[in-house]
Amino acid sequence: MSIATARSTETPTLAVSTVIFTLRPNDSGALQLATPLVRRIRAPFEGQWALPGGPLQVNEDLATSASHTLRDTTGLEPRYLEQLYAFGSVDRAGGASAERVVSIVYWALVGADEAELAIDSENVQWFWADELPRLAFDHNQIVEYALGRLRNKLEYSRIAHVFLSEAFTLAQLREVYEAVLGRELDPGNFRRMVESTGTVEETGEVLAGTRHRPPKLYRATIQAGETK
Amino acid sequence: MSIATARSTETPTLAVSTVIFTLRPNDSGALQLATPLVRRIRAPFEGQWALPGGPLQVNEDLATSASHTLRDTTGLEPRYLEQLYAFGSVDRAGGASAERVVSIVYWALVGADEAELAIDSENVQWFWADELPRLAFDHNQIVEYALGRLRNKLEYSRIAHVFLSEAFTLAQLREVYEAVLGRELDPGNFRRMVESTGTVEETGEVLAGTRHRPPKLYRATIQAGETK
DNA sequence: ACTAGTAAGAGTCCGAATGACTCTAAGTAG
DNA sequence: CTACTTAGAGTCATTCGGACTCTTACTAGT
Repeated sequence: MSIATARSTETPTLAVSTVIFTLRPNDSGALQLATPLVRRIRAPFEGQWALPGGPLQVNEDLATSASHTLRDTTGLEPRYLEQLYAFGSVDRAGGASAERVVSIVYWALVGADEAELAIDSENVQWFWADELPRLAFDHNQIVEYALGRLRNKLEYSRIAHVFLSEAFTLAQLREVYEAVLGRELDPGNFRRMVESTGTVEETGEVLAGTRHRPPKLYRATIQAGETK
Repeated sequence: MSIATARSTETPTLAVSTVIFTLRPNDSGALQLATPLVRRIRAPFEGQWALPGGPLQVNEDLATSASHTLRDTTGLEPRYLEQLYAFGSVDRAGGASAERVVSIVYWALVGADEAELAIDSENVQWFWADELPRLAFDHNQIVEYALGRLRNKLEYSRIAHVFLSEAFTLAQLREVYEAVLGRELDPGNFRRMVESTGTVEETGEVLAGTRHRPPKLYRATIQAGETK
């Protein structure tokens, strides 16, 4: 029983885009979530900021296509990449002539160190995740959705360390949690939680150069791979 | 612009399919998860069982397209529908000539009563979710993934009642949990959990016809809507 | 009509997890 | 040498969930 006969089967454009988060210190020195956006160079929404992305490439997995496009447009190579959602509503605010676009959106995390290396040009810029301008399409909602997933994932999975470098102190790891969750955490309870879950192990080193008791350095224990 | 003619390789077919679960009593009378499958009538995987689905229709939201196709192929109109994942790997086991397909997969729940009304023909049949045959594409893995999501969602969200009719006893609700989670639950603790979360309210009626103390009937309190 | 059996429904006990808090140790800046 | 700061260990109270007991309200069978 072929139902689709009467209907038009015009194939919609398939795009893959990515919400990327990193943590960088703001003016007051506290860590804050930042995300890179690219300026659109063609209609619709020409000139407005949008999530980095592009059309799905042939012979590329969805995830591969996401990271591929990401590298081309922003220079970033995220350590963590996970599919977020597929958006494909027809009533986008692109006007009557807007072509149908189905976007498969990923979300990614990059370390602050890698974020420094990325392109920061006229058409690619970093924004604070909670102070975004009005974005193209429904990208504002998509970023909000991704933020929720990040906060949620932080609590049951252990991904905070991807924001940090190889070795870190528990205070630094706690700063990451505080920045993402948006609230302060008790240092003692945080230590207890981290140590009980066995997600980090001591490197044996301590961090020198502080003006107080030197804290131990930790590294993340090897975790299972990602994507899907 | 019609892309399909010029560069058909760059525009993969976009399909929307759905994993549907319901609960029905098995031979020993216990509730068990069942899912409807349709037999493929064309290559690739002709003759094999697969998830119900079809090409994305123009001018239809993804979710609308999912429930639309579902009604056409199986006669089911699920009470709960949520996007699961977008699958689009290129190395499907379809042979060298397999066309590129990107599937946006939803998962849905239907009540046992509605499931009865659905088509159950030569080419549409119900299977126990844990005893599936070898399915087309990577649909076996997709069902497994959906099962995990269902179990997970049951614990933090309150969706168990969509399997039941309007009024139900706590024992019936507990049976749903037990069937989905695959383990027995303590009746007392289950009652405490349900009553503390305020997801149900008494109807004032009791269920007659039991051969013991008649249990109270409950209904689900109004919850927030779904999809996305 | 009485007894045995069954499940509803209320309640107790205990251990694990978590938030709030205190206290000591180990370093640096002056 | 002193004052200050944070690391890191530890305490206390509350909450939550699993395992369990006990009573109550009904039906089936003699």
